[in-house]
Amino acid sequence: MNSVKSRLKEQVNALRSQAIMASAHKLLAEKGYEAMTMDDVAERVGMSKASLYKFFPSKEELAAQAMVVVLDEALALIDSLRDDPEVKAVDCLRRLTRWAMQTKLDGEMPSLPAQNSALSEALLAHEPYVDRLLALSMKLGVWVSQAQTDHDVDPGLPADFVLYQLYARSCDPVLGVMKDDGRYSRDQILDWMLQVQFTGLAPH
Amino acid sequence: MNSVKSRLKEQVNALRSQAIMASAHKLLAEKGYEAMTMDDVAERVGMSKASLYKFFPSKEELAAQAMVVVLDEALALIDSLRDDPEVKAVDCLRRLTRWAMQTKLDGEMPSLPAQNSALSEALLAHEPYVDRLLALSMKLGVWVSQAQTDHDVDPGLPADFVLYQLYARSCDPVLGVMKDDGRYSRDQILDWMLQVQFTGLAPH
DNA sequence: GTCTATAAGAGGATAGAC
DNA sequence: GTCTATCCTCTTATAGAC
Repeated sequence: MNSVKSRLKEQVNALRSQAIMASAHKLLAEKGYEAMTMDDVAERVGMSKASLYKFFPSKEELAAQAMVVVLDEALALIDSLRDDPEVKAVDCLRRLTRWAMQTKLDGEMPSLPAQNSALSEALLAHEPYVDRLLALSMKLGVWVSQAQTDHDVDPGLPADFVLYQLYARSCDPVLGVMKDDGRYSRDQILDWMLQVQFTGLAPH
Repeated sequence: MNSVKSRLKEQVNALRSQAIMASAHKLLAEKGYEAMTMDDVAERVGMSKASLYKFFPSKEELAAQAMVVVLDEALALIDSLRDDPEVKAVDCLRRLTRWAMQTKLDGEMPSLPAQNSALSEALLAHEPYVDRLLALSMKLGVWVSQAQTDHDVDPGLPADFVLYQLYARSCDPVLGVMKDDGRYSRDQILDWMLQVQFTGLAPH
């Protein structure tokens, strides 16, 4: 009897938690980590700031978990692409990069400060985050090597460098500027970005 | 007699001003606008924070003037390149992009928040900054058009998009990560970045 | 768990003495 | 112009009543 009540409570709390996460996720994408305040999150989710802290112990934890959500989506996409052995490695990289940039354009990619921040340290100490980041880099690394073997990516480039290039596209400021311009469709922007990434500004 | 004294004073103040500017410039490159505090600047330049405000009315003004310095350097480089009509437009773009990325790698490129910031508004209201930004875009726009006519840059890409791509390279996070890695020389990193920008990840 | 109220501290900017 | 000592606001986080 008591256990029925408590299970219900747990579910309600899980929903609360998810609602907070959703609001934070969106705000992190819209304003970025530093500009987002816990008051913003509280207001959007519709509860007091003190209550937020019953679910998430800190702003950093909120950001880390938002990144975990996105990284899990990326890992899921990777696994779905790996099921089809017909697709070339470079096309897998292309699709994942497109997905990341699309997420950014749709306002669903959290933007966190890269360096020189207290957050960076907290992230590196956050096991769930680090685990997923390593898993992602591992799997992408395999594709990069394969694409280089296939001569679809220049084998002269260090694999790390290629990986960083792909990660960097998901926070490329060009995306925001082109979107704000308003003259171009989302797909058109993505096509151009991918074209430049893989074949450069030069005609192909 | 009084005028001799006052001219000397002016020169001393000009030097003070430049010293402040130099410290701020370096800090803006190291930590970025948000992480840099006026206390940081005061400490590095070796004077009290209150004294800073006798020379610069606000943190925003400090950032705007730092950008003006960099933009002036870019404009000077452009004019020196324009003196040689032998050089193709795309090579001018390449050289300017290389200079910008090199400046970033050397820790001399101020990094300001791009969007969603009180600073953005202040910058757009800052005439010296806007003037130079427009002049820069104008001159680069000519090169971009010429490079497209020469078929060195894909004529199917909007000129604005190409311009944004070049601007974005000067704050590309890949630069910092590759530098921190420590295994690669500055010139090697720049070569790879330019290769990807103009001919893509694919072999050429 | 929810709230109101508040602590604690950072950081931009200024007052006022010299 | 230079300093020390503050002011003031914003923001993270918590105390304590219900």
